[in-house]
Amino acid sequence: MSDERAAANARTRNRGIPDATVARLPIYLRALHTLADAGQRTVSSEELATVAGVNSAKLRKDLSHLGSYGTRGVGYDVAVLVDTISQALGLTQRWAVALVGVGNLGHALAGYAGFASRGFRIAALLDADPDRVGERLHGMVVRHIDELPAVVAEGSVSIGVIATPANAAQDVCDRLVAVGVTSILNFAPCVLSVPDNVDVRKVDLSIELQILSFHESRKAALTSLPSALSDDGEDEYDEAVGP
Amino acid sequence: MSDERAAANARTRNRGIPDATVARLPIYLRALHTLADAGQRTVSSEELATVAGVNSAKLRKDLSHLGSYGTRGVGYDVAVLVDTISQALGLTQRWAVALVGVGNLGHALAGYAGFASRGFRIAALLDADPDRVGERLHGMVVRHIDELPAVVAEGSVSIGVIATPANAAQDVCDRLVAVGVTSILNFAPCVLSVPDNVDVRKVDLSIELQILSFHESRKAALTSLPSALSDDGEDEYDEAVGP
DNA sequence: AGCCGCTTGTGAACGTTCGCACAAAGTCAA
DNA sequence: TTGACTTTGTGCGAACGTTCACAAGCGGCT
Repeated sequence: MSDERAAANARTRNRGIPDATVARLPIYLRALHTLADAGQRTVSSEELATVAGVNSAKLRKDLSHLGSYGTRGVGYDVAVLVDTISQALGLTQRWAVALVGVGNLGHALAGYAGFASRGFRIAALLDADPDRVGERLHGMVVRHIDELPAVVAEGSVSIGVIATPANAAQDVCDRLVAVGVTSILNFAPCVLSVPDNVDVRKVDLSIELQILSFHESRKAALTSLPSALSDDGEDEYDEAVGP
Repeated sequence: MSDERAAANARTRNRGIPDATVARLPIYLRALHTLADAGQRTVSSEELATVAGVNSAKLRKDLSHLGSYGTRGVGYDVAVLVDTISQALGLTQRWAVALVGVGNLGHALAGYAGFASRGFRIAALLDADPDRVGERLHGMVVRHIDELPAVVAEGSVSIGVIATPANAAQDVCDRLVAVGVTSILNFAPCVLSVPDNVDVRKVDLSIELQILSFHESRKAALTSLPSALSDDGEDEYDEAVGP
């Protein structure tokens, strides 16, 4: 019964690295690559934090979670940090990815340079539409979704990307899970249900726009008021609670 | 000092919807549309929560923030809830969006149905590449980025979408800000710096994959161990509450 | 009318995340 | 070696987010 608590603890403790930190590591990694390309050898938490757009204390705490030690008085060695973060994220191996759905978005994803540059290899393009099967795309041939088991067996695929319409997404998801895929990136605008051992992350373009819409309409409401706030639109990150 | 409660109340009651809630409202909205299309008139928090993939208590608390009242013993009126959430998100007006960058991703975004269906209108497609200017795309003609001021003046654009390469993103961003755009959705893999009154949201495809990579390598490490965890990693959305 | 079962709305406990502030630990110059 | 200076790593309190649990309220059945 009390295992719920234990499970939650185990998750947090075992994993060691907090989710919020994991979500930021790729940002640091990109910033570090930029710095490395510019020839910079070491970087302070302050500088890296500025480039990455975060607070420097947060950055240092994040890095402390993965045991990477900088040098006090100097900063972090860029190359070492790149290695450490890559290791933590599991990017030292090349993951094989199966991309399902070769519509507009699928086309864009197939050609997205950011995948290859971070160690992801698109192992196969799949689609259910017979008209699309056989099409050449970025040096690969689109195969039929029924070939999924073969594809996975060939290339030890463990990550699937779903770029199908919403009504096909759950079916594709089930097929992916059935052949052993345990991580799924879902671009379809729907909620997927999966077994506990499968991770799903969702990217929804229209949701992001709707969130912007919220903030935008709030800004519009504020500017229409004569003098609600003082000199600035500073309103949500700071509440004027006296110390 | 004792105003803590009062301050929290004021913020909550006023219009201060927590960010985490705002981020979920679009999900509820989509689920509600699905239910409405299926002809359902009312919905309980339990049912809606299941469809949306969240905890029902969280759903109720979220909804309570926007003052929408359900009926105890019955649930929420689907139509009323759609209206209330749409209102809260500012989706009762049609926002005009300028899409900058008509590469692979830009093409996909221009054709993305999810925009129009939620009240967003793509007012213009823009690109810096003269070869792309003039191209017809989903019923629109690609215009040069230099026409941005005219575009904004024509259609009162207040939201910009950046789908350019990373090295062009900050420049495009500055131009957007200069002509009065106050909300930006950034698909370029870089951090944008903007004035305080401008909101930026970032969508980064490779970051999501890297986060999956982290969990995936974590899982791989676990399965190679003999018996680290018991039978299960009970995680998310399910209440193990006894009957 | 009165009771019963269902569902909402929310107080309270808990867990997570954030950012300040500072001691510890290093470099560099003389 | 010593001392001034820089930067890391972290303890701590506050803010935020999540979940439980239950009183309050509503509809329907008898």
